[in-house]
Amino acid sequence: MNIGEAASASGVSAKMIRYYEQIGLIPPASRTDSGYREYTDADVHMLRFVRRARDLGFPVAEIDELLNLWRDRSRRSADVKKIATAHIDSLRDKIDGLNQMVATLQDLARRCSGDGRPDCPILADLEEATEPATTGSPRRQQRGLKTKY
Amino acid sequence: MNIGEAASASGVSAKMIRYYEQIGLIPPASRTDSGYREYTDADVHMLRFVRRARDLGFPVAEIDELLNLWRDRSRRSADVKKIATAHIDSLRDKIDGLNQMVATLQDLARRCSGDGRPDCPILADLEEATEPATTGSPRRQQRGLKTKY
DNA sequence: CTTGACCTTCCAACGATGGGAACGTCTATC
DNA sequence: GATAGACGTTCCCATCGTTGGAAGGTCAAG
Repeated sequence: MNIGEAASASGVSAKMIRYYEQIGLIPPASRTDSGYREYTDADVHMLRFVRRARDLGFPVAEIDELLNLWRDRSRRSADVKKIATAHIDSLRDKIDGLNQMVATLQDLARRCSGDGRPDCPILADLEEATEPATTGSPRRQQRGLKTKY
Repeated sequence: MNIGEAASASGVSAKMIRYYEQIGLIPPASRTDSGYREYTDADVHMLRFVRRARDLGFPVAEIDELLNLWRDRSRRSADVKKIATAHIDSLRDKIDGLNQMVATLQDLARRCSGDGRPDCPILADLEEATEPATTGSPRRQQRGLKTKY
């Protein structure tokens, strides 16, 4: 099957399949005479493995290790588990950081009247040290950024 | 003061100060005759605002809005609060996604013996549909990726 | 044989940050 | 005043995973 079929069968976009091949996460696909990549059911199987691992937040480098273990019939499940638990830890770290942000923001938002008045604990917090007004000559700021987000 | 001093006073690296100027988040600094950027205490104050907002996870586009509100003495705190709560929501979405990953992974890891045996529910899950072995001729995979992560 | 849907490669962008090269400037010491 | 070294400047590149597009070749159906 060609890359488009493999893509829809695996849930990995054709773009990403080429990318994964390029960085060496998956082996180079064989080619037809005209240069089209060809995929087998086993390839799709592997791509779905990759997809699922990405959905679970594994970075590509770890997926590479997982793939190697997957292919290794004499693997030790301990090795797999080690990768997984390390990943869990890094997810937890990320979550902790985000929770910290939410906690702070929620406290600030709760204390913000959220009406027509300008006073706002959120801005006050961002300002932090509450320095007494401005010194020096402030420059004017144009509206909007120069690049779009 | 020059960019290095402003950087250490604000906690924003010189690199990032130049970047923020380039994308228009902060106004262009005035220059000395020799081309060095000059910063006032008010500029440092603004940079600290940006820094704190980044620490709270606000994307640059939202910091731009927050800065405009900060400068606007006739702002409505409701507008500030709206940005903050929207950001809280997006953080929550991210956290939910990560928690989902952790939950799944933790369940899989719990069920993984983590010893010398090859059987592993983690790999089984990644494989998902548990198709009966491979069809076709699998290609061999070289060890390691072509790019480093 | 044309049309349209696919494939190919290459290049760029995203968001925020860091690293470094090549080159100019400031300051302290000799 | 010369020189060293700590700073500044601009410009380009890399990250990480993914998407988009351009320019061109291929395939299958009408």
